[in-house]
Amino acid sequence: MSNKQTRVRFAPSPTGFLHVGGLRTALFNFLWAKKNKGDFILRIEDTDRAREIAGATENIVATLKHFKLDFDEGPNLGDRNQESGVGKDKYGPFVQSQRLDIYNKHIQILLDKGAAYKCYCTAERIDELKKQADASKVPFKYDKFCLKNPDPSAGSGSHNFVIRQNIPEQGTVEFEDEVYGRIRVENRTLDDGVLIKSDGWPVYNFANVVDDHHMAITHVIRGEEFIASTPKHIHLYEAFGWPVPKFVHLPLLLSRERKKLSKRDGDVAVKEYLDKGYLPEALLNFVAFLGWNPKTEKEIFSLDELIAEFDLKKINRAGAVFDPDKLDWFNAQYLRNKTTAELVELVRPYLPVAAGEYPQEFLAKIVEIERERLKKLSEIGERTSYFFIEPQYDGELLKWKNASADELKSSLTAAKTMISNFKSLISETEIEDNFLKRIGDADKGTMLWPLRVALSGLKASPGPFEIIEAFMSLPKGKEIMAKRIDLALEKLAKL
RNA sequence: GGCUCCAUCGUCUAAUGGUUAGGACGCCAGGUUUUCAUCCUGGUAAUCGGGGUUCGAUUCCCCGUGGGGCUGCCA
Repeated sequence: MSNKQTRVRFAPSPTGFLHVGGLRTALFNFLWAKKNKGDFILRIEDTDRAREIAGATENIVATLKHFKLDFDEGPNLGDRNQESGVGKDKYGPFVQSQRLDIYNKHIQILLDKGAAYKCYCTAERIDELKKQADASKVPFKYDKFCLKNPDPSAGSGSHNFVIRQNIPEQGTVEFEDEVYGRIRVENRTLDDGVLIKSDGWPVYNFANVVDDHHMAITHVIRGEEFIASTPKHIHLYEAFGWPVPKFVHLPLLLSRERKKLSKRDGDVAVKEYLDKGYLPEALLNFVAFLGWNPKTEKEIFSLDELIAEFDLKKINRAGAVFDPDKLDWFNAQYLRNKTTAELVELVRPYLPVAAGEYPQEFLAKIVEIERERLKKLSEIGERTSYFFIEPQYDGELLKWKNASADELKSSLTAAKTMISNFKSLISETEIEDNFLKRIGDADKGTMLWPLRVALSGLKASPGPFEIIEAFMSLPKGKEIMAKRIDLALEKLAKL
């Protein structure tokens, strides 16, 4: 039994829709929390007011909820489960813009200790410094001018200054990353970065440390891009005299070009995938396998199974390319395991017509036909439009190998007669039996190919028996089929 | 440029100081079949390079090369 409750946080900034990288980070945090019966906390890092996008927080919260990555503590948006918000008073609020007083109090501590200092340098002076550094090919570092020459206007209450972190010029910082192992950096390579902006708001590097400490975070699980700033965070923890949490940096999610996945790559918003008809379970399963692997050959994992299997030690170090083909495969797997009723509901918004006008039975048949062929829900529309709308096609398509037009016509006519004699609710097997009996030793294609084309108008489609079965569940199904066969006969006559 | 991280099929990855380097996705071929999909069978394809250590290295070490991240009053 651990003597300390595991507490992790997912800390996105509300600058847009949750993207797949964020989803993976959230998932890993969630898994680790649940694995250890600890708490998963959502914290909104909204200290950059310029980049904030209205509604982004709501989107993040709604998306996490959709994926069942329920947080135990987080921003209070009204409909949260209060019972699970234990400790909220103790640790919250969970939105940084509501914690400004906390940051103010703590920056003063740093100022008093000399671990931070006010800087009155103008942007022009900083630019000049950077230009010089560039010209002489040395890395830019703020020269601590304001530390050495405190400005006489200090304390005037004006906010035309920033507060910088006073990083020692000698020595090294090091930490043990749970994934990457020991990382050691020399202090002289670290810049005296800004902690408090001239508008009085903290930057990430500062707020992050203060919050992680006050929220009693035990494991900081975040993307690898933060490794470089971790040494600065350590200096801050040490300046405050606070214990340092464990760091767990996750390998980056990469685009096809092997660059950090970003909005520029398009298709990174989780919402986009959901809209296209990827199932949350599939997305989660897929993303779980990016940078992590249970070391067995099993690939399909429910959220509960992921919790059971998850282990920090199994996280990889190399970046992982996001492969849409593999996502499609995962999604197809999950689609197949849905019940017919579930699938009908899932597919409803993607049908080409108002599905409410059609009997449930008919929709169920269609969904059964498509379940093995679907990669994502959004495909259902174009795949099944012929069920709802009379298909347009070239009569040439009716031709089968070297069967003559007369042969095709007579087989279509025969098919039409057979269908007209079918009783409603006839099964696919029965339909097939009837046809096979009728065809006998003759070539099946001569009968079945033109029939299938007549009904679907497609070069490639499900088999005619399945299509007929579906139509037979429609009150006017027989009429529709008869009409389509007549149309095909007309087309054949014109060839 | 500086700091730092990484390196097994195209992609996600497994494995070991000794294996025919395994699986999955994709792709290709064959089978089933009225077309498509499914399904079945088979196939293609990888240890970045060079040095060490060792009886033996893909695995451990070093150097190189390549790639990524950071280098913001973004997170």
